[in-house]
Formats: sequence, C-alpha cells, structure tokens
Amino acid sequence: MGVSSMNTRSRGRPRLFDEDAVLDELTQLFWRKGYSQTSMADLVDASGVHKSSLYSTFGSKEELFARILQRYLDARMDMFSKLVEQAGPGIDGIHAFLERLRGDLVSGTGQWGCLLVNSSSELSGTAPGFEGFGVAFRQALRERLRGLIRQAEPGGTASNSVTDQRTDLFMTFMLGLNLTVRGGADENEIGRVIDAMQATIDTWR
Amino acid sequence: MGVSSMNTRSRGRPRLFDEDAVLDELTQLFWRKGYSQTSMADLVDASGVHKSSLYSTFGSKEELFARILQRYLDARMDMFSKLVEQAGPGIDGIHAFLERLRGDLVSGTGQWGCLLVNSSSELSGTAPGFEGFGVAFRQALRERLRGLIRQAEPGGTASNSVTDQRTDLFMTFMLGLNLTVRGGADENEIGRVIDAMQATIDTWR
DNA sequence: CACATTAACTACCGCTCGGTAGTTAAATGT
DNA sequence: ACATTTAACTACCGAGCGGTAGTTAATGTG
Repeated sequence: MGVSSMNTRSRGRPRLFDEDAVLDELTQLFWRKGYSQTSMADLVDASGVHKSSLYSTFGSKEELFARILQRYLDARMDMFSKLVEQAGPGIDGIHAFLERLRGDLVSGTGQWGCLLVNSSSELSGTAPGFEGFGVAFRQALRERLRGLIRQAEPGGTASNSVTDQRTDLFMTFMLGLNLTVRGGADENEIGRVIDAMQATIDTWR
Repeated sequence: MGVSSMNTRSRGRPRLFDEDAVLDELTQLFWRKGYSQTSMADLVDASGVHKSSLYSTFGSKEELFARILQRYLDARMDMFSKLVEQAGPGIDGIHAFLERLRGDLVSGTGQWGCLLVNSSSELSGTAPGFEGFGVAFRQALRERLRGLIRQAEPGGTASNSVTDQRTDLFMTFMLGLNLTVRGGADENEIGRVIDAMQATIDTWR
C-alpha cells in the first residue's frame, strides 16, 4: 500500500470540466433567468459542456435544478451564518448586518435577488416535487435571522415571543427587499427601503 | 333616427364570448402558473375560445399578457384605494387594513400571491418591454399605502420623512408577505407574519 | 497488448411551443 | 338579393423544447 493508493482516480476517461465550476456557471443562469426561461441549450452554451455530458452527469433538467437549488441553499445559509457571526452583539450588530447587504444588492448577482426567493415564487402552483421547499427555505433563513436578533438582546431583556415577532418581521422584510431589488429598483429606492428598516430596528433598543 | 341608432352593433358576425369574462379566466391562469409556464394551449382550454380567435382579439401572447397585467393593476389599485377608504383614520385604520388582508390570503386566489409581484420577479432579467413595469407598479402601490399611513396621523404629528419611511417599510412588508403566501405558507405562518407587522405598527401610536 | 470503464461528441427523436393561412358562418349595409 | 364585414373554426407551419441512442476518445487494469 504505497502513496499511489491515495491518488486513485476513477477508472475511465477523466472529465474535461470541473463539476463545481460548471455548477457555479449554471447557477448564475437559473438565478438570472429563472427555471422555465432557461433552456438546456442555454446551459450548454454557458458551460461549454455538451448536452449529453450534462445529462449523464446531472440527470434531467429538473434534477439538475434541484441540485443547484440545494447547493445554493447550503452556500447561502453558510454565508448568512458567517454574516451573523461577524455582525457582533447588540442592535448595532443588526445595523451592521443590513449595511453589509446594502452594498451587495446594487450590483453583480445581487441585482437578481435571491435564487431561493425567485424560485419559491416561480415554482409555486406548477412544479411537482418543489412544493415543500419554499417552507423549508424560510425555516432555514428564519433560524439564522433569529440568531442575529437574539444576540442583539444580551441581557435577555426581550421575551421569546418578542424575539420571534422581530424575527418574522425581519424575515418578511428581507423577502420584500429581495423582491424590490429583483423588480428593478435603483440604488436610491433600495437605499430608502433599507433606511426604513434600520429606523425600525433602532426602536428595538 | 329612431332608437335603433343607439343599438348599433358592429358590422360583422358578433362575438360568441364575453371579452371581459375571458380576460378574467386567463388572468387566473397567468396568476397561478406564471407567464412562461402558461401555454397558449392552456389559455385555449381554460377559455373555450379557439386559438385564432384569441390571436385575432388580443394579438400575441405577450400583448395579451401586457393587457392582462394592466387590467389587473387597475383593478388591484382600485381595490386598495377602497380598502384605504374603508380603513378609517388613526393607527386602528392600518390595523383594520391588515386584518382585512389576513382573511383574503389564506384561501382562493389569495394563495397565489399578487400577479404583479409574481410577474415583476419572473420577468426581470429576461422579458423585453417589461423592465420598467416593476418600478411603476411599486410606485402606484406606494401612493396608496402612503395615503393609508398619512391618514393615521391626523394631528400632523409625524414629519413627511417619517411618513415616507413608514410607507417604505410597510410596502416592503407587503411584498414579503405576498411572497410568503405564494411560497406555500400555511395559515399559522401567515398569521404570525401579520401579527409581527401589527406589533410594529402599534409602536407608531 | 487486449479489455473494461468512463467521458466526449454526433446525430437524431417526438413533442410542444407560439403563430398563421384559409375556409366557413353569421351578422349588417345597400 | 348580394356584397361587405367580422368572427368561428380547421389545418397546418417552422422552430425550439427536453431527452437519448450510438460512436469515438481517453484513461486505468491484467
């Protein structure tokens, strides 16, 4: 048993593309255009991977999208967890959290909103197998946001029910903000909306 | 010139279908399934009107949808204007407004969210000719909500900037609420979200 | 080397999509 | 009665859709 046993590659011809890099590319397409407006031909063009390779690697378009959604969910929840960590304690932590978002929403992929939010809206009422996912994603998001709000009350001054209410309000605000951004709001409108929430959060002191 | 001159029908063969009734029917389809997931075949089946009649009456699918969107916008803004009237003055008026919504969102067409919100999310980043519509619709909605919030401050106790901030917050909340509803939230989750907003509004007294 | 395994690549399939030409039917105008 | 106008209805089109069979090209294994 030499070191070569560690370096065991899979048997046949090796992949010419990096799976993660391709998934990143395809994620952006679905994110920007939505599920049903993105064709397999689009995915082929964007990735440079031939169609049958996509199918043999990821299965059907629906399976591919399900995997991309899960991947995106994991990444986004990790990101939120870290943002909550970095936010710091106290009401100022929530302020910092929101200010961090402000910069991300006006350019780049931020303009497309959140893939989970968009998909939860698009797939409702049509897609089989995606019904429960909107509920699940909001639960995951709520957990993180509850952590953010909870650590803003170091002395335990707020009751659980107050924390829960603030969490629900904050999450609903986050959803609405994402929708505003995706709906084509300019930097001014986005700024005003965030300012409005910051003012409300300030009353929690 | 007898009375018959008042009863002047158009020259050719009369329509067998009622245009408004058909538009109502098609609106529900687009509302539930979204624009791109609704095919012309779906529209034919739902309306009972033959395909070429739909085309000769409404033009292309895109034109038909644009008309339905405008129609829906007008109807919804009328509805909101009336809801604001009925709400009455004071903070209790806003409470009443929200309570009125609570019942509408748990069943029937309310479960599908708002066609304008859904479409503003779906059409962003793909649809040509629909870019500015999300901004326009949020402006129209904001005007109504500003009226609601303004009439809750009879003594002029709040400055314009405070009114504007509350309006932005309330509108963002409304968008998030619609998204939550369309995302498959049950009556409990919807109730909690509305409760959270009611609590915030109560601090405006 | 032959062989098994896996991926790249080509070519194609059946179906649905949005859209339209052409014909028949029902009303009005002269 | 006859022409005109408008709508209902039939039949069809080219393009794009998601998906697949079959072949060629690399790799590891014996």
